[in-house]
Amino acid sequence: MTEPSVEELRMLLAVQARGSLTAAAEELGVTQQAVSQRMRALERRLGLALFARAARGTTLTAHGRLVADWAQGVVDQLDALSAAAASLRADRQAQLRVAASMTIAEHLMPVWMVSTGAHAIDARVQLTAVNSAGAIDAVRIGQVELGFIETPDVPRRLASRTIAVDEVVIVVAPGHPWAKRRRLPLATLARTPLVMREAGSGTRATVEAALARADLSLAPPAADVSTTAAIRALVLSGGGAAAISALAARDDLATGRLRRVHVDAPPFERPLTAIWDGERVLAEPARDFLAVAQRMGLGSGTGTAP
Amino acid sequence: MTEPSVEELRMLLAVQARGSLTAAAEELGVTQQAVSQRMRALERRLGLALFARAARGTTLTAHGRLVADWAQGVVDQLDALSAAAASLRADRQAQLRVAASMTIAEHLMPVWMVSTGAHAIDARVQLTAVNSAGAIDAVRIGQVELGFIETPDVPRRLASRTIAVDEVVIVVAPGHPWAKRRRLPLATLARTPLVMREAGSGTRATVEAALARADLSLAPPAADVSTTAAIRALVLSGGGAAAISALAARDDLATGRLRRVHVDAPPFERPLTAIWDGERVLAEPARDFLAVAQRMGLGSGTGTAP
DNA sequence: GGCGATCCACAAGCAAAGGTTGTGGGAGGT
DNA sequence: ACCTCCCACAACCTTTGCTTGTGGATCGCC
Repeated sequence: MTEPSVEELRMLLAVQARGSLTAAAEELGVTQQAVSQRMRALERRLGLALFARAARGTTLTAHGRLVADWAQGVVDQLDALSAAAASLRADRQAQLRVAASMTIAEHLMPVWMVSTGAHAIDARVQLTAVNSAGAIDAVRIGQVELGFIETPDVPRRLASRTIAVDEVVIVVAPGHPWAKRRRLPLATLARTPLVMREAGSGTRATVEAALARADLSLAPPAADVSTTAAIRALVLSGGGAAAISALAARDDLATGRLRRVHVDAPPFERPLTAIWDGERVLAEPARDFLAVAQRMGLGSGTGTAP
Repeated sequence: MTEPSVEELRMLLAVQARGSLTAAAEELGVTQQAVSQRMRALERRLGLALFARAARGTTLTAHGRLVADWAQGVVDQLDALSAAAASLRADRQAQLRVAASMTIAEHLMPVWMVSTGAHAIDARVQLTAVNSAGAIDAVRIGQVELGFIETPDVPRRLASRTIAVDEVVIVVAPGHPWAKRRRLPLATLARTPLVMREAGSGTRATVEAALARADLSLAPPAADVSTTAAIRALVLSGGGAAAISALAARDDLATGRLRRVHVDAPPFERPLTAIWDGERVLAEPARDFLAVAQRMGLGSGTGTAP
């Protein structure tokens, strides 16, 4: 059975919003017949009666409303991808250039971009994904107006504001022995090789700093990997425990693919900080964007607002 | 500019996982040329260089990895939709029939379905979405083996187990005056008409019960609406404040479309409870499914584990 | 340095999915 | 009973995406 396409999901949502196939067709800029055809095909594919068709219009059945709500999640994700990808594209003269560390670019920028789009901040944002050091440099040389870093050391000469506090969490596959433990001693963690991102990424530094505060040092990592997908694959295939950003783990924890291990120690926290050139006045688009970032922080999920 | 299709995103993920266009093509059951063509089209559409093509294979650029991680979110959502929709389809003799209240069916079943799929519980689940009373009846008459309800009254004769605690939250649009307030007095809430789901849905009962404990009663609702989309539309268009499940609000809070208002009172909580016929022994698939539900609870996001 | 293997890209042909125009039928409101 | 609005059926057509066939580049190995 083939899966529903995003166009079909968008059509479904349009029908729900407008209350008839004809109105939905108008909204989407196609003919009524096209909508009728496609929605019928969607029902056939899913094997569900989604629509209650009547002379006054078409409403959704209970099943239809369920599917529509799930569809909303899909299109929201896709819209976030589109918005974020657009901000990565450099072929357009942007009114605001931003350099963000990987974690922030990956997990927060999509949300921020959708938000700026929705609230019509009059700025086209151009995003560059770098590491924290790169973001600092980019701000220093004036290549970007705004930077976002995930290391605690706030460089001199640059103005900064902490946006949120990220947490590095320990995750394992559901079958892993640690998955059942309520609290893992810090010493046990210290002597266990972990899967984590490459050295530069700040994740390791955060864990090492936390261990150092308890006079412990970190075992050599089990693996240095450079992509979230690789970490996921490793951990899921029984590759042991991984230390990753709570932001990166969030979806996998929500869907049960990964389990969080609570370590018997203070949280491994690190600030997410916005930086800019303190000797210049921040332009309008930058100020607006900073406000959005500050307001939304990590979103509702994990972590702690400042 | 047209948006990327899910097929393209799946292809991108396959290339990332396998390390070459050729290998990805094999995995997807198409020719290498098809992948090459489509990925080139994807790059053109997004205006980004996603791939580093070499004689040894193709890896993703930094941009490519970012887009791939975002793409993972999209396909995960779509897979959840597919799995949940499959469980709604009744045309297949299911080994486990479940009746769930709307909130649970809408927000938790997709996650649970994906999880049972992944962990290969050998049960095809057939889901019926009803209200809490309907779920109780369905279990009583033996129409389903397992029910999930969101009301505190645990009926006699039925065995039950609390899966998680859901919370009803008050949300407003970002521009609403309440959005800025740190704590809203309960009395203010009580005399403000709220947007909420229709009477049967349990949401109103939960709020009313909480107010009753403070000797307050609820103002007549501003509107009774039956779909999440309608609530969202109302609130966003300045329609005031809404009372909805934290599960339903979660994504909108995360993306900043809605803002939560913290009420100066204990949380409006209600248990999410699994029920089954206490006089029968629970069959294997039902026990397994119950274990999944119990283990995952609300996922990582909102609410409190039992 | 030549040779084979591997991987990716270009080009032409083809099948299918999706959209359009044209038309018919049913249910409400007047 | 009529008009209006909305949805479905049918034939045609355009576009999209896949296939087969082929060429060119890079790496590893003798």
